Amino acid sequence: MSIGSQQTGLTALRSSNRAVVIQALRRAGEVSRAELSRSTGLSGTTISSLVSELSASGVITETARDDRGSGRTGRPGRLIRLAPTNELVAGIDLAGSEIQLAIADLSGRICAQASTPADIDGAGMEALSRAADLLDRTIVDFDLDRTQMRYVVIGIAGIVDTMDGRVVVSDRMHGWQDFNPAEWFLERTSFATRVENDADLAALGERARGAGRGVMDMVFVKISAGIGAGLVLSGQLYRGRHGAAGEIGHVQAREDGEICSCGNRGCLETIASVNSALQSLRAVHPGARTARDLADLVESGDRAAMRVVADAGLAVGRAIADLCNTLAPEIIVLGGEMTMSPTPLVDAVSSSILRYTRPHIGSRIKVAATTLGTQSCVLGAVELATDSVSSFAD
Amino acid sequence: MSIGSQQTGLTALRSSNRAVVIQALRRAGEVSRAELSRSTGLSGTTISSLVSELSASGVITETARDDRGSGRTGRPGRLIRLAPTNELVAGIDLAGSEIQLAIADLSGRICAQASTPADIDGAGMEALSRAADLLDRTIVDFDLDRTQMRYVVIGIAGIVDTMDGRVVVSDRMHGWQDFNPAEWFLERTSFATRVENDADLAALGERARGAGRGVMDMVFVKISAGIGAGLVLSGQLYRGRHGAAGEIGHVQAREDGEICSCGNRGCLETIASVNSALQSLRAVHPGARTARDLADLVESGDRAAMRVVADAGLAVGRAIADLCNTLAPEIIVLGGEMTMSPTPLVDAVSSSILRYTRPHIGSRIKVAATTLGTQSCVLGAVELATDSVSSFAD
DNA sequence: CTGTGTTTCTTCGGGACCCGAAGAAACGCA
DNA sequence: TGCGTTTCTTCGGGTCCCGAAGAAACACAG
Repeated sequence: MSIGSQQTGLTALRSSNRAVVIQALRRAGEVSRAELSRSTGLSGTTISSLVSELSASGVITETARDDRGSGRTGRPGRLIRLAPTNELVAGIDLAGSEIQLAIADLSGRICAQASTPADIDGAGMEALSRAADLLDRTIVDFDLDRTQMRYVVIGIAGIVDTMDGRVVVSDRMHGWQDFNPAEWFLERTSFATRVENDADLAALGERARGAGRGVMDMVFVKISAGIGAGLVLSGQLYRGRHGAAGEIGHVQAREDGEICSCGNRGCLETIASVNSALQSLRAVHPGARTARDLADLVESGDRAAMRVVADAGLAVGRAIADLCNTLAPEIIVLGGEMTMSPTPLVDAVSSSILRYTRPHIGSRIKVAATTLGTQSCVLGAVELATDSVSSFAD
Repeated sequence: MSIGSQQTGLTALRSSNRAVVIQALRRAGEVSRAELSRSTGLSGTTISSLVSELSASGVITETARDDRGSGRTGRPGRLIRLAPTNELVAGIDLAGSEIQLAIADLSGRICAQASTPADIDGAGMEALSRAADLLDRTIVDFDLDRTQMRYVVIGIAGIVDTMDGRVVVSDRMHGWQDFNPAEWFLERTSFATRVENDADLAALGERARGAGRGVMDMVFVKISAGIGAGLVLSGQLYRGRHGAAGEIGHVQAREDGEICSCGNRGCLETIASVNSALQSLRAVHPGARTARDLADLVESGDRAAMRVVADAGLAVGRAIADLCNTLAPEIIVLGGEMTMSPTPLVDAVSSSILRYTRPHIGSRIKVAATTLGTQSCVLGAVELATDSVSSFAD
């Protein structure tokens, strides 16, 4: 219930309340006006007024009489929900081993999902172009109206400056330094676009629909080819100066470790990423190539594979422990390809956190694996897109 | 310009705007209505109305005609400022080698300052009691009205649960586990009281009046007997779950270091605190007892002393580097007794940060020494007290 | 000294907003 | 069928912010 700092006055208050109602509806799904009044604290009168206004503009619909079983006395309410509007938003995950796409309407309903292989490591432009193709194609395939697309959010493996949308650094997309992918995507597709760090988006996704629902302070750690973190602090995504927060992969984990691509020595990524885990594993299983291979071996009870996962978890937990000491979050959510073997990973991270934090801190921090799997980033992108569009609120 | 989430409606909007005006006045000191209107975005009409209301209730006063030189055409404005109200707040620093006290009125003017030795390490109740005595005495000495005291904020070296005000843990105040000092202080003095972590308060102080003015993301690191951090993220104090954020002193800095009081090994505190620095120094200068001794030696160009400070700075910088990777703040402000030798400390911390972070991150982070010296905590406490009281705003 | 332009601040009226009270509607239950 | 209960709308009142217009105070030019 905060008023945008530029606006002021009565109409701003109205917008603010409108946003509150929409937020409440997104959380609840389907509620009566009376419940809405109770959950927002606004009077029934105001809710009625807002609802009829929003209903007239097509943002919400009145579905049916409330059938919440029987036994409840009193007149049943009429249920309200966000209308399956024509307006669309899209989320794209450009950071994984395949390009993922999800299209949703403003009510949060996913209308379409698609993906395409992304065996184009380092070729950023190629990936971006393929993503645009995929988006175009999917819109046609699912018979959606192209003119209704309002906003696209793209997640990439790299740091994106929050201010000007430029890529500050990306290990994966070579030559993207100072490049503005959002601008390029806008020109290519004509869609308003925003680019964010993939781990940041995944954090948003997990908080909205995954393991971090309702949590105020949470750290999401993605362990895939690289390692990155997304921070939700005081209920909001924390990006840091120039969006550079969460670069946990380059915390030094071993004084005398290998040289990392970043120029330092012993970065966490050189020890605990999926790539380095597979490299270790190949000493015993020369055929192990993918995260899937590793997970299969773990599932079959292979000791070496389990050890590799545990080692990665211990190293990550060691780094996270420092983070826990400093931030004291409520929960750590683990994601990325390494979570194909969730149990040993979570156990290892937990024990490491307990070992390296003060007891009163470590014992209060939950550790959990993603519940959205490889979709946390796309879904987070969709979430952010929906939010951005409906906070302009007409 | 955010509305408190419990209230709603027109009066909430009014309160919100009132708070905006008060905040603007606190920042600006003395401005005309017209300037106020421009800086807040509220219309001149509204400003006029708010000003006359606040003026009637005695919160602000109209001082004089605007004498901002000449050469300016047009009717001069009438200057407004926060009235040197009778209402008082107090800040107390219980974490240092002496107990410090500052009393201010709601306009932010410091009315009285005092301090008393605190050579009572570990005796928490004794310290708290002495602080109450000091407060009582100072009120009398400066001829202040005891009944006008509205709020007291106390900083202690320990973690305070934000919710219930209880001490979660304090290395310094033995037996304070689960104790609620604010309650005790209220009963002893009859003043509404709040207890916070000292580094958190110091961070607020530096941000309001010190090296971090106007900064949105800042990390304050206090290096004294212990080491602690205070985090200001997105412009607001970040406390973490149960207020446990900022426990940087117990990040493991050396795998095979000494056992720390917290039960782990090689904590930063065992390496870089003033106590451990002095211990190292005594190998060469057996007489060195206090931070002052160390600083004097550094000033006289003593190599061993400079080395000790540099070593501490390097270790702290090493730990901060991980924090920079994760949070990407704008500035690191160093405080505590170790900053009696600011230059070698800042240099060491800087070089360590540059060494252990990725270049695009480390090179953008400023490192600075406190500009408030040993007063950052008290002044931060006063700041928080003033804020808390005037946001209730009558 | 007198106009003119400029800036500041107040007054007045209009419009927007939220809320409480009262009433109509829909349901369960006796 | 009547009563209690809950939901939702309507109506009137009060509060709030804003734009326009006007009064006031000053610099400056003639």
